[in-house]
Amino acid sequence: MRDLTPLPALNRPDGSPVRVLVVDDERDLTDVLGAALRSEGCEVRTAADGSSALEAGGAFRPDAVVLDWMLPDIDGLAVLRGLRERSPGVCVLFLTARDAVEDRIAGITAGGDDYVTKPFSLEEVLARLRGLLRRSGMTHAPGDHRLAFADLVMDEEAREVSRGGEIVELSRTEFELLRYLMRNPRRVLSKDQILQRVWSYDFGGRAHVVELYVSYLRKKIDAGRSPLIHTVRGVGYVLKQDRGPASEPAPGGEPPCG
Amino acid sequence: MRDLTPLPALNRPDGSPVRVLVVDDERDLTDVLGAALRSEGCEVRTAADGSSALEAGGAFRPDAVVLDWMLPDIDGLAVLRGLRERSPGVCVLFLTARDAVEDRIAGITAGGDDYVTKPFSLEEVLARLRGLLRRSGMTHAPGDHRLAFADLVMDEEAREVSRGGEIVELSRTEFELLRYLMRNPRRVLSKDQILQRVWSYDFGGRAHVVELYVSYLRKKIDAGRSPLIHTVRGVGYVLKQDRGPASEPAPGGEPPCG
DNA sequence: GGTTGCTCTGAGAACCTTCTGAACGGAGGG
DNA sequence: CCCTCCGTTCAGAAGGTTCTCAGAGCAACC
Repeated sequence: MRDLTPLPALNRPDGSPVRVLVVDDERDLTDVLGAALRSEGCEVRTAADGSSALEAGGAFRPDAVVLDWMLPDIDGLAVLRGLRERSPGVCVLFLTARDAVEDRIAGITAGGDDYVTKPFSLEEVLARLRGLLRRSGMTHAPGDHRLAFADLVMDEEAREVSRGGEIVELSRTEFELLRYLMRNPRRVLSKDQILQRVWSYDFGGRAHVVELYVSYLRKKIDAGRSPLIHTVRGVGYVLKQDRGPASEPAPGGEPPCG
Repeated sequence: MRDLTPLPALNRPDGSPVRVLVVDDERDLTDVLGAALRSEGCEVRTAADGSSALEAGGAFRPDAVVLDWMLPDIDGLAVLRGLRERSPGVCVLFLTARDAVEDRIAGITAGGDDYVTKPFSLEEVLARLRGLLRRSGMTHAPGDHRLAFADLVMDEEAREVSRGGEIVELSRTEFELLRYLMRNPRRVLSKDQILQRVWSYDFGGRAHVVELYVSYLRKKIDAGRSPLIHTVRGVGYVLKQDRGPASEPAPGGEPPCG
């Protein structure tokens, strides 16, 4: 039987939860990241500095670590080494400021790890983490980096989207918005929800941007075709097919009765 | 024999009650919310301020918390953290004033929690809570976000309603009214009852609106078909099928493919 | 340095929703 | 049978939501 979460990519194939350690000195950030990961089915521990991260790395034995590069006590590189000693196969996703990037991180991540620059969106972190776990063979079978709904197909790795076989060019934000929609097909998502997932956590703007980007997306994806993105007035937006009863087994949707 | 409550979505699959802690400094509100939740089969505790909420969070061990963001003593965020420390997996539904949304709430809720702005309707709070518990895997098996009565089907997540396979477009209020009816099939609901559940608690209008919305609903759902919404003169409205004795064992209608 | 593309803001129009008031018609009691 | 009450429906005002356009600011790239 399928779980409610249409694509529980952060669980192992056998359903057991992936263990993630989140390390950052900003409490708000670890709170939000932790909650988001838990809602994806992960088991989560948080740590505010390098030494407690290392401690948790030993006791908690995480499968993946989300690690701020700038910690109050220990240098990021040292934390990384310490974690690797304790659990050699662990995936690491770095969080860094935009400017402090290229030089060092690039070298580190060559080994298969990845990084995200602050400020990031939740979707971005989750997507990278999914990618890491997938590549390390922790989670899913190959081919799982493709999302599909009706004749709409998204290749997350290639960042390629097509509708009815025809390639559609999307900007970064459009892509992330669509990915969020495609990960939650047939489920109404409020503008606030979308804003919090797809836009960076420091974005001060209003929900109006979401409307704007939905309109962009519609122009590229729904134009002249049977629409997939629907407005639910006063509530939000849904990705769903136009006709047919609610029970129709839409691809990417869930089977009508298990 | 089935219980009166046709769809005890706020019970666990095994029938044991979900434990909910309601925190608000307005006594009227906790009373009403508490009563509504109990009538849904929950075990309820209430608290009027942050410190007693934290206390209850430890002793009562709730599965979900309905938490006012503005409390007299402790900051909402601090209460949240305290609760999370005591029970990491607890679902939280925030109550907030409409304007106070932006700041922190949105960020917090990105993790999987949810919020409702005051003034809210009871149905809205209950629906969100059901959604939270469902997504956290606390309550039901997948596919439970669908209500059915006769050939009338409602998908709560997609906010889609169909009668006899034909999709019906409903406004927000129409949808909530129908949901309330569908959650209480074959049971007469008074106009006052409906008003208190479906409309916001500060709504000053009269029961005439209910009549109006019932007529809207009939036009969309019953038009030209065997009627499902029936008037009980001097009392209220019922959702029931035209024929068949009252003793027929069809409470809640049957699931489309159960 | 110029070009290009992306992101976001603001304003306006079009649309939908909600609710009020009033007219109409049937049910049921006397 | 008539009268009264209750319920239904219509029409319209008021308000809110969403879509779209145009343009400014910014960054990346040539």
